[in-house]
Amino acid sequence: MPVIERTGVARALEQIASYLDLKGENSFRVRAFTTAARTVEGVSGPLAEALADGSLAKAKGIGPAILEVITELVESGRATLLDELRADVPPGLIEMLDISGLGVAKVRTIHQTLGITTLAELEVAAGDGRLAALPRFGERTAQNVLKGIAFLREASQWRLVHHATDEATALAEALGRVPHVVAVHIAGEVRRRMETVREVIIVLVADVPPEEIFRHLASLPGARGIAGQDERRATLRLAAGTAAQIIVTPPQNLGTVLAQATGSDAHLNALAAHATSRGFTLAGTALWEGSRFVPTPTEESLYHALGLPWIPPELRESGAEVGMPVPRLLERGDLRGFLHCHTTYSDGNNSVAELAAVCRADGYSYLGITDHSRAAAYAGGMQPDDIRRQWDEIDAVNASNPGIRVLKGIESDILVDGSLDYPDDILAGFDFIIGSVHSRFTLSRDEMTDRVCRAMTSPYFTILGHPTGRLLLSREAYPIDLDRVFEVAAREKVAIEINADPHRLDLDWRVLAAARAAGVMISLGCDAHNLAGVSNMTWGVGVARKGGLTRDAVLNCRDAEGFLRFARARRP
DNA sequence: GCCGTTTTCGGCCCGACTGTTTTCAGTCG
Repeated sequence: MPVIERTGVARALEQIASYLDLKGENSFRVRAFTTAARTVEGVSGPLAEALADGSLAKAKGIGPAILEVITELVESGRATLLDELRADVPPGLIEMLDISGLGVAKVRTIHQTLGITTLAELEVAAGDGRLAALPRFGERTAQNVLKGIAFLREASQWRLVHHATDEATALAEALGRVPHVVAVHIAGEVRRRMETVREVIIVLVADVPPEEIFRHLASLPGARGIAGQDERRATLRLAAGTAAQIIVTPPQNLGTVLAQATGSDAHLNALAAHATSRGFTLAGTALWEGSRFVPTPTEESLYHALGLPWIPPELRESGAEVGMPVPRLLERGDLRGFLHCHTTYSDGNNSVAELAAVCRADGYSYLGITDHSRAAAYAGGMQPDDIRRQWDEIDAVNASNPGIRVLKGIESDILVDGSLDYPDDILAGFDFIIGSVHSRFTLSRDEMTDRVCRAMTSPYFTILGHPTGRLLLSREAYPIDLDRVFEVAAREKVAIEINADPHRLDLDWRVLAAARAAGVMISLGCDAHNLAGVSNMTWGVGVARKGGLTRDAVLNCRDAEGFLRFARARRP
């Protein structure tokens, strides 16, 4: 197991950028580290490989100085530059930058005039009036800071699913190499494919008593020691500052232990009640029928003993799923089209041809390119001239027999009045259009709902992108009446996106049933900005499965012609 | 710090909103 993988390296580079920024360093040097972080994040495959074969050294935005930092991080898990910066600038200031509304300038003012170095001190100052009294601060800023700190405190207990999954997978591999471990299963929220994860839980089958396994835990790579243990469970502290629960079971009740470790609590309660109604007792780590021990070596044997079909972990949430028929849930292989990605024409890192090659290798039969529109100036949104150049390029790629069909799309900003970002004669030239809100998040709920609903009435509108604008653990959704959005989308025959970027996962799986009941078609979009982003589809599929979606509910399970028919159906 | 040459250093993304002011600095996407 490598000491640190690309998300860890990217995070370290971002931190270096923040520290340099707070120190008042040249802003272009700061930006160099930020872009390098994004480049690293976009590397497909192991970072050590990209270092060894020289491809990282050749990547845009990676020069000799940053390459040296990355090499040090990959080889030792540390960076001298970062260590020096940490000694120089209080780390609490970096945390303050995550509060929406606080940037480098304001954090520096807070530090220099009030001598504040931690979030806790900042919270006190925001409460007692000292913060509001600073120049160009005010009562509203103080309130926002208090809200921001509360949000951060809550968010700090959670990790995004892709980080948690990386962590769980690496740990599971290491545990698989411990002597006498017979099988390793990832359980908990990661297995249920929750969008955020509080605790990594792993179940081990061993042919020796648990304490013999536990003796090896502290010496695993990335482990920082044991936080606590009983006769069958241990909590392992990890270098990343997180913890993982390790549960050891003999093989004869693996099924019950795995189900218990997977949760959710509501599902287990419903399962236990169902067991009781059938004369069983589901208690702790085993299933009993009266005083007879019922072996459950697999989860299937547990569910079947209770007269139930095996329930996929993604569906084990409210408890209402117990006793219901299990649908054949969407699988990654059902998706024919890859939608929503950005190229170098706006803020993506790769070309049309590069994305086409990766999507083809992933088994897609068509790919919809959707760069930003011109209102998204910060992201290099496309001017009409760029659009024509890109169309020519797409035509050329299609003419070169790439083994995949490339469609001309756009992610058009939904402007504040609900209009799209180009006149109809330009919109008409695209094969399909994703409409998204990227500005003016602070409208009232009614105004935002009107804005989005009005946009969907355009005959060129195909898919509503990331419908609530949330960024998991960092930004709340903007207020919007989703029921009304669903109603209008169904009426206008517009699809709504599940954005598969693990920072978004928007729509939320909890509202998918309502969307389907309203008659809304769902589209899975990756929002890829680089080649690694193509594999984010797995998180979107997780959301779709949690929402109980089957393949006929998903627009890009259709072939290219079927997809285009949907997109063209409302055009004049 | 990186890039792209004009092979040695100048240029690098910006428009609009927010909260503070009463003209604009700072933040955001």
